[in-house]
Amino acid sequence: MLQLTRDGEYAVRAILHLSSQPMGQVTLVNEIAEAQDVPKSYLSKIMQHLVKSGLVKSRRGARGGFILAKPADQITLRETIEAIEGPIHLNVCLVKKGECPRDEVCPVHPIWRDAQNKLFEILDSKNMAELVKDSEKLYRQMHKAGTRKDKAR
Amino acid sequence: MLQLTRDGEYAVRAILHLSSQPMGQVTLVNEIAEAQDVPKSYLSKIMQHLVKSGLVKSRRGARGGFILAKPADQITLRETIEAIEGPIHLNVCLVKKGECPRDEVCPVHPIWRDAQNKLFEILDSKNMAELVKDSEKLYRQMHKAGTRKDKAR
DNA sequence: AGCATCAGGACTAAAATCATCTTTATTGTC
DNA sequence: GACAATAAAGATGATTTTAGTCCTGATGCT
Repeated sequence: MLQLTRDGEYAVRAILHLSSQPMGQVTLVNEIAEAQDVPKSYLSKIMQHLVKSGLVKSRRGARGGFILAKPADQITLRETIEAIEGPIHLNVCLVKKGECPRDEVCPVHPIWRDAQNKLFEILDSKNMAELVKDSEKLYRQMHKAGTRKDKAR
Repeated sequence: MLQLTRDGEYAVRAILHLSSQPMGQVTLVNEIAEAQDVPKSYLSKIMQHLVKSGLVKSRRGARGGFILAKPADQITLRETIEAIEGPIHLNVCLVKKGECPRDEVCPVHPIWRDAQNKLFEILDSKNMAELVKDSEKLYRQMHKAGTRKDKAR
């Protein structure tokens, strides 16, 4: 449907949450699920997937949890989404050359390629560390706006 | 899956085909289906949908068929796709304000908005008449390349 | 040993996808 | 003006994906 799945969205939230944690801190699924509004049992499957794809490491048992496999400033949205959903292809014809037998004469093909490249560019434009900073900024702004609501005119 | 559906792709092919026809010419589903490599009975439902959304007009009975409801240079890819799939929303959070309760503090929200605007820009950048011209150009180039293959160096 | 926590599979309901088959409406022809 | 030819419109269906839940097992701390 040309729309990010819940899996992708939840993965992004989880990675973002882990990125906001202090270095070396492992985090429980439960904590991520509650903080990020994701069904716990569903998230746990997504976390497993993220571990398999190498973006996250896990530790079992008491004092276990999840932790990023590399620094937050080396992870992008695109990477996170593709870890869960597989490579992004806006149209089947972009999967691989020759996937669409008409692509040599299809005037729409270059448009999709263009659109996809732009999407990649945007999804790669900020890393998770930067997004966490953005989030903190947004939070501070919201808080400020809230306490000063009475001053609005 | 963040990918255009077959419905969308087939609709684009159909509109492109109709756009390549002489003004005032009605075209049979059968002809479109064969020329554009789309299952006939499937395409016929997509054509119905396109009629309902007002992009195409139909005439039944003998000598019936389909015809664009407006000139090809006033139709874009985005319009065609949205006629079939409904409005494009790259992420649920873009459906409407407040759809995602977290969007006020979500640092990813502006990224998706950005990506979606860029996609709209690209899908609106060429109209169907221009795409038909592109297609003819591509066809000529391919043909030329074919006949002069021996001259390549 | 016992508890906390992740791993993995089985299961499910609902929706989307990708199609085919049947019915209904229109029109040209006789 | 009846009727057959033609084509749209609608009904139906199989398969896959989505979006979850739940339970059992494995593993590591304390």
